[in-house]
Amino acid sequence: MFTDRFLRFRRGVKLEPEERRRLEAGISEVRTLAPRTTIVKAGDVLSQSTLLIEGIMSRFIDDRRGLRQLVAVHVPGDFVDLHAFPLKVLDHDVATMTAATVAIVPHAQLDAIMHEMPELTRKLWFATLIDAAIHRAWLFRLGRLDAIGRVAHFLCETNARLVLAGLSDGRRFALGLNQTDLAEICGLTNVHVNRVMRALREERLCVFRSSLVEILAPEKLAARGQFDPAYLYIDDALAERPPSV
Amino acid sequence: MFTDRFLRFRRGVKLEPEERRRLEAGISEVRTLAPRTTIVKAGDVLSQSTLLIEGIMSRFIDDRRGLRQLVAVHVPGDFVDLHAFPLKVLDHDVATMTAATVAIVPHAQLDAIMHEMPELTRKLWFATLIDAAIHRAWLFRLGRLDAIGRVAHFLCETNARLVLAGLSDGRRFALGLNQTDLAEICGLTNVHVNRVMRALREERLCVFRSSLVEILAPEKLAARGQFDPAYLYIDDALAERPPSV
DNA sequence: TCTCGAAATTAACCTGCGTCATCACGATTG
DNA sequence: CAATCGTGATGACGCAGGTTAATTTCGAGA
Repeated sequence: MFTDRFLRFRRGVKLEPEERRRLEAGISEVRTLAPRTTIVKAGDVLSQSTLLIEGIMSRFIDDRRGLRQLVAVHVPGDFVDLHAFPLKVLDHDVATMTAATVAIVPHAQLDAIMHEMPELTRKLWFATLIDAAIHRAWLFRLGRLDAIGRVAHFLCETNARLVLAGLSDGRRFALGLNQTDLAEICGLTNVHVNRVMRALREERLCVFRSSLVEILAPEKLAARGQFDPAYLYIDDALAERPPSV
Repeated sequence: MFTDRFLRFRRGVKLEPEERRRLEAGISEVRTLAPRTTIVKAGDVLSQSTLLIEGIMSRFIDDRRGLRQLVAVHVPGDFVDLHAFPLKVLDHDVATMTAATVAIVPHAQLDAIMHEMPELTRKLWFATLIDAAIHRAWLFRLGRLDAIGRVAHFLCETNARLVLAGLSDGRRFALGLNQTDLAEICGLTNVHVNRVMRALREERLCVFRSSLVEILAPEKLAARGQFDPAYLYIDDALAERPPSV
């Protein structure tokens, strides 16, 4: 099922089979997208939202000179622009980073769900609030961590999220991003991200080669980035021991 | 009415009189709080949410060494921790900055609303997503602006939000924050915020004295901070000409 | 196997902001 | 009135990270 990974392993919001079926029935179309494709521009009026099935997507704000700040990175299972359902117009752009497969859910379907299934509505609301919690962790990262800490924090977060999606074993994962992308995430330049990667490599914390990440010392990396996964609302059963998928 | 300022002048989510009455009826208590009072700690399990009636509040994350990053500032009319209704546990602390008056809404009331009034539920959801949009603007601010730009952007944002609350005439407002607070918002040190304030004063953009802000050149200040208020979802009628309240 | 373009890497230089220290001012309290 | 405290203001100095510009590596395609 296309929604298999949605809200998987999140604390207190397990989807009932009936709810998952309803959501699945709301999908109007499954589409594949090329890498680096912008699917939503800030200001567009939207009548559908996008559930990410495979690949990596991002949301970002460009400044006046074209410098880009990523405000979110999405992994499979994320309902990328579910917030467009209440908002209708977004304040930022949405794009694929890698090739991606997405499921389209028309807002008319979400409207019906909202009127018929209040508990499922609450879970959808919850999903958008996890994204907000991640925004806050990113604010902490940008406001209070140095360059090495920022990259370490991001890699720990992404690792944890990919573990939930079954796409990391807790140490190795394919990250569809290059060093310039990391720079746009961490508020740095690509040159300095390169220096950071070298430092992480030399300290034997983490290696990054052609968008493949291997975390050599998870605890040390988390400490360096002051990473505490509480904000991801991971199911208690999994918080201790990640799934060996 | 206590909820008068809630969702006021926001695009596409005008509360019906009946909805406002229902929300008002959900208030269990109105309370006054002393300045610098922490009302929620990260990890607390919550069974109520807080609507801010008067005063300034903040949400923040402290790092390991005690350095603080503010992730939100709230003005009257904001439903400060409405996101605790779906989330139940927060990832950050919530506190007053100034003395404040708040209305308490038990989650049992929100639960009832969720089951009875789907359209009001959507508007509550919308309110939490505006906070998320503000988080994203803050990410842009921290990731892509220099010190002067960050402070300018924050002052423009806060001015716009206080205009909506009827607490700024568009040029002057009481900001219940000192320079150290601004530093914790903008990811700077209080020393450097002081340098920034001097620069803004000398460039005749803005003056700040004992938490009173006067914007001398609104357009120039907005340009300096690359401030575009689209993310505040202000009602089109007001976007052009702020209310003269 | 060769070519080409994207990405990674590195060096040299510079600056914005942090750090540390001190001082001034006004409000509050004993 | 003196003492204290919160807040703002300022100077000297150092460094993390930006800027610019080459150079190298590597995978994809011909």
